Amino acid sequence: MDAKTTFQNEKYRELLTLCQARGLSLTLQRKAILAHLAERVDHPTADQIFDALREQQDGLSRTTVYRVLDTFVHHGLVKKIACPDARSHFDANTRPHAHLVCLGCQQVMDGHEVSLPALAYPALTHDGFAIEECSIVFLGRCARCREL
Amino acid sequence: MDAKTTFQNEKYRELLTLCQARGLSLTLQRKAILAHLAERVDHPTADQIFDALREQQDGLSRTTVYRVLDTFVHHGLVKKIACPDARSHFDANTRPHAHLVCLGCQQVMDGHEVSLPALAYPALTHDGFAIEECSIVFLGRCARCREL
DNA sequence: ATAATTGCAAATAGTTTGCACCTAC
DNA sequence: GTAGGTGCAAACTATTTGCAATTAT
Repeated sequence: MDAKTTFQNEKYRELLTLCQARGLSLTLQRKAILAHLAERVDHPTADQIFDALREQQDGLSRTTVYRVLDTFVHHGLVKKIACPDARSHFDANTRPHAHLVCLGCQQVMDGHEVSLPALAYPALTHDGFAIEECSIVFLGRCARCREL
Repeated sequence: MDAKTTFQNEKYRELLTLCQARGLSLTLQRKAILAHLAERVDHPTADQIFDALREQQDGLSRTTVYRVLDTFVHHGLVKKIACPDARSHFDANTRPHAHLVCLGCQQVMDGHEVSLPALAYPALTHDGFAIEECSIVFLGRCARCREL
């Protein structure tokens, strides 16, 4: 078992623990989705998750994938990412970080090299807008798409 | 005529000029949409623009609004904003600036008070991703929605 | 046992497309 | 006159909902 696999197992266990802590039943479907999110380095859409799991998890329904992800987002296990491709992408890393979105293949990756700035912003703007969260997305083209 | 109206006229004329410079025909529909975008302070969706214009612009079709906006985006007159509400919002201000998105009413506004940081990011990451653009969005609740 | 969760089918929301007609230049 | 633009209807994609059957605790 290499370092990466170990990390994925840790991430998966962490998610399972969070799930139970929130009183959510650990169904086969939920475990499969959490395991899948823990092992992916990109941030898939609901449909991409469904397509990846439908083989190994026979009888899995698309509806369930959407519903499970929604539940996870509401309980803070997973974050929904807004993208220009109009499909929601999901990220099991809930710590604030920037994303790279490829305009060619629509893939969403983590922006490890992008230093998150000390953004100067007020908690409440003068017109009464209360800021809760900040999303930083870099749009561009991934290596593969640049070659085409 | 007050200062605001003057500014809107300027913005509208600027957009008309850009339109012509790109060789785009100045149809009634395109002019109506540009004028509407120039006078709005928020960033509406295609449907919101359609609803606002269908009365004054009789016979206007929703399809045309979508198609015209798409053309404008391709020619760089207007920017498409990705939002958590899964609908595209449009902004006639193409200079880089942050947005405030209300999680209550889904309205998108300019983040005038948010100082855009000197983001430390490479033009090309080590894994070959070429960054073209940066989107900074603050999620929260507007004054109206906080009262409810 | 029972409350939560799932799968199916059908509905909905946002957006796009094919094609015949129309209009800006 | 003609290339480009528009409107209609229909298609399409992503997502949600109602409800009966199933499963985790």
